[in-house]
Amino acid sequence: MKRRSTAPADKFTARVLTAARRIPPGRVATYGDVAAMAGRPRAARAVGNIMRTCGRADVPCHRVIAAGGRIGGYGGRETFKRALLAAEGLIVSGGRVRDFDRVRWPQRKR
DNA sequence: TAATTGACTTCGC
DNA sequence: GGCGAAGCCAATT
Repeated sequence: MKRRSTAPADKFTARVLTAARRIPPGRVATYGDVAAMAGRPRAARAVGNIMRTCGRADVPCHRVIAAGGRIGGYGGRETFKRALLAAEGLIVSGGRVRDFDRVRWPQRKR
């Protein structure tokens, strides 16, 4: 066994990508949620960076949005992201996802 | 290695 | 409802 106390960033990144991949079509998750799934509920910012650098088609980064159902960003192409979400069957209005609590994954109540 | 940046979140005014 | 500041984390330079 070896260092387990350290927080392997590589692992965290892999976890984030995996979590994003686990998002079923027609659903969306927030950066904070994905970060929480990866094991760092406060790494929402890091998740954003990871998504930006994900460079993987396996990861539907467009399904990951900001908190409150906001589109967040997409390399300056949030409009394109909105279109992708709409193609997933989601309804985006005013830069926010309609029925966000219904399409959110996982559905959790606060 | 250190410092800066950035697709975030939340509270306060 | 809009604006600002603080906190947290990873990637990049």
